[in-house]
Amino acid sequence: MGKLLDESLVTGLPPFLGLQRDQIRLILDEAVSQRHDAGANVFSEGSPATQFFLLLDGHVRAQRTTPNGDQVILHQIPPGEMFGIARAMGLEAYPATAVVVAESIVLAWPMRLWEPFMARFDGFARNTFRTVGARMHDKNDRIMEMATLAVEQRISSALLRLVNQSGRKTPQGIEIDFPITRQDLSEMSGTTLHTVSRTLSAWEKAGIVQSERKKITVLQPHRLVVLSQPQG
DNA sequence: ACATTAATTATGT
DNA sequence: ACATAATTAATGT
Repeated sequence: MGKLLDESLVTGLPPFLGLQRDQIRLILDEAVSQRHDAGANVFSEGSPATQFFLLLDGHVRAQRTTPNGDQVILHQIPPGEMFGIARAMGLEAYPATAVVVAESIVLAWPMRLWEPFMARFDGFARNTFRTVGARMHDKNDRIMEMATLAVEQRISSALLRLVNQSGRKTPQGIEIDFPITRQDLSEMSGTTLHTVSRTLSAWEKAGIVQSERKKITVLQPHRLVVLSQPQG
């Protein structure tokens, strides 16, 4: 691990678009790569934000635990995204826990490089604003959904978000390309795993989705879109 | 309209 | 065999 990172790992990724080759080289020379097994925490809620990260491969999610022990999934992180960027929000500690969902490869930088990177590499800075902006937009949508939509609409919205973010085309439809349980979906849509189970069963009978353990394939996305709307 | 409780079954190591 | 996931029905708010 560590030193021998190839530029090709990273050249196509948003944070590095518009950067010169030698700039990418400089950035990569400061990074260390880490492998994490599913179930591991890359960092934990409340601990000092000493590093920021780029997910190269696998899947990570940001989640928080409420005082009563309930978990809430705040954000899904697909490959190519930066995470643990607490400094971008002026925070000294990570606001959430980063849980590895599928075995992952990440690049990590010491947080002391955050300001220098932002100042020196405008592509990096632009992407950070874009990432933060996109997440804010996403959160706005979710607040609206939680406040106004019925459960079936929230579940379909959550599932559609995953399709757009982490969908992989298969012969039959679009599969969520990381392991996902009913419990997970319930934590994303503010309901219970039972309701998610019942809902998915109904959708499966209707031919909208197809699912196995920890795996969901959407066969007819357009019907989900209809279900995610208040009228349908 | 949805959560909770509980019992039952399926699936992966 | 054991733990984790998923289903299903009954009951509660």
